[in-house]
Amino acid sequence: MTTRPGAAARPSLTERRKAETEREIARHAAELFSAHGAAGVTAEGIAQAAGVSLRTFYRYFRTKEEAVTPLLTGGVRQWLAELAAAPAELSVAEALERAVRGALTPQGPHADLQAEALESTRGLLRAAGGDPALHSVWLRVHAETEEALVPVLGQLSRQDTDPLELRLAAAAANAAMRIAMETWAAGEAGPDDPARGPASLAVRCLRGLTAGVRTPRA
Amino acid sequence: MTTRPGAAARPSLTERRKAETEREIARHAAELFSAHGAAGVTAEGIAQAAGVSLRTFYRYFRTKEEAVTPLLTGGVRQWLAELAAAPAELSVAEALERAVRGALTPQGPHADLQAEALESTRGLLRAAGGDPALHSVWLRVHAETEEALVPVLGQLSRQDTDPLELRLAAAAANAAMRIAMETWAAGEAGPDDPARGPASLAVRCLRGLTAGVRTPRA
DNA sequence: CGCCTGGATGGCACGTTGTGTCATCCAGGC
DNA sequence: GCCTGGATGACACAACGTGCCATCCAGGCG
Repeated sequence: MTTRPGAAARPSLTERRKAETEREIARHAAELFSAHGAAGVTAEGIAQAAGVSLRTFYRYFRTKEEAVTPLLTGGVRQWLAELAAAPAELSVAEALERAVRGALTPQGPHADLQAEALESTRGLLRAAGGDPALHSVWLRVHAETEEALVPVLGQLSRQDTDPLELRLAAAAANAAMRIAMETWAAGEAGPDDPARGPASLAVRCLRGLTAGVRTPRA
Repeated sequence: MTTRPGAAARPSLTERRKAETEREIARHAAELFSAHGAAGVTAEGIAQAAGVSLRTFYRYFRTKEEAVTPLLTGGVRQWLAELAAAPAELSVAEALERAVRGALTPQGPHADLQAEALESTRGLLRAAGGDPALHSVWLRVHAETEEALVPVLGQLSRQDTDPLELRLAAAAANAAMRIAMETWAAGEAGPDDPARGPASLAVRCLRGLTAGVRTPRA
């Protein structure tokens, strides 16, 4: 709890260590899940690999499977951030496209980290196919994303937009993102493939929704 | 008890008993969850209320929370069934609307059962708000619905429809159904309210998606 | 510098979850 | 009546997740 006015210069040493251990746990959890399946890994195994006690593990994450959420939410956070910072003259659809490209295309100083996060996401999605509990984490992440998307879209839309319609738009945009990731994870393309990468797929999904949902004829 | 001659029971006695106990477990689970929250109920408690052993409980359901899935999937099953039986001359949007009305409007010989299922769904959704594990069940049910929706929509669409687009349409239709239920559960209207009932809301959601997602301007 | 306080951690105990295994019981067919 | 497959119950057990307390360390105070 920092009640400091102004931008905090540096998170205290303790804070940094906490963030570091959380990330460490998440990394090992994802690696173990991808290798042996979530059912084949114990919480104690993750804790040992991360160098913490079992008790500490459960102070960071409520369940064994949720340990991977930091890796899954990384791209989403950036997506929301870019979307919230979109210029006002863009249409909602354009803003969504740009933000998606920015969030799913490994670029900038953290390109390596982003590509790594995408790869581990793919590994987790594949492991989630055979593991209901792990799959639920994926669903939960997107449920929270959908919720977080509502006020952001509200900011980008006319102020008299029907709240229900706003929520539907959030669900649709989120579904596009989710399905793009799932489709990409099922394939072979690398995270920076210009044609079959996640960014390209996500844009296709967004356009498919805004154009094609009002399905033509029977 | 002796089987009644005449009124032919196609499924054997054993089969009927299994279906009965499953339903019994689900009913008691939903009731207990709605009353005390999922976290405040033990699997043993549900088993005792349903009159089975704990071991038997876990033969029917993999987890404590999944015990309520039969109640949540009831409406969905009917939705898919009606959709699959839609006349070919209807557009996809019209078919979706009709099927939704049929599935969410208590009617016919089982109107009471349907209304009861809707009510328990509402209770469960409210309990799920404060319980991640229970909420995950809701999400999982809809994830499976989305998957099941793909081939059904494929049947209603042109045969050269892009599979990705099909999947997006399934996700959108499913999201409309889900959000309608969540919105209804958060309100006060009864299950057969003609204006604010689930059926009416679902139709509004479907139309909002097919018309409004291609959101206009900022 | 030594003291103290708050927060993070580890160890332990415990109730609960979920599964493997075996014995029992009953419906349905010979 | 007998037999058999499937459903159930009882027990044991690993793993999950939490409450509780002792310990340790960063950072502020005299």
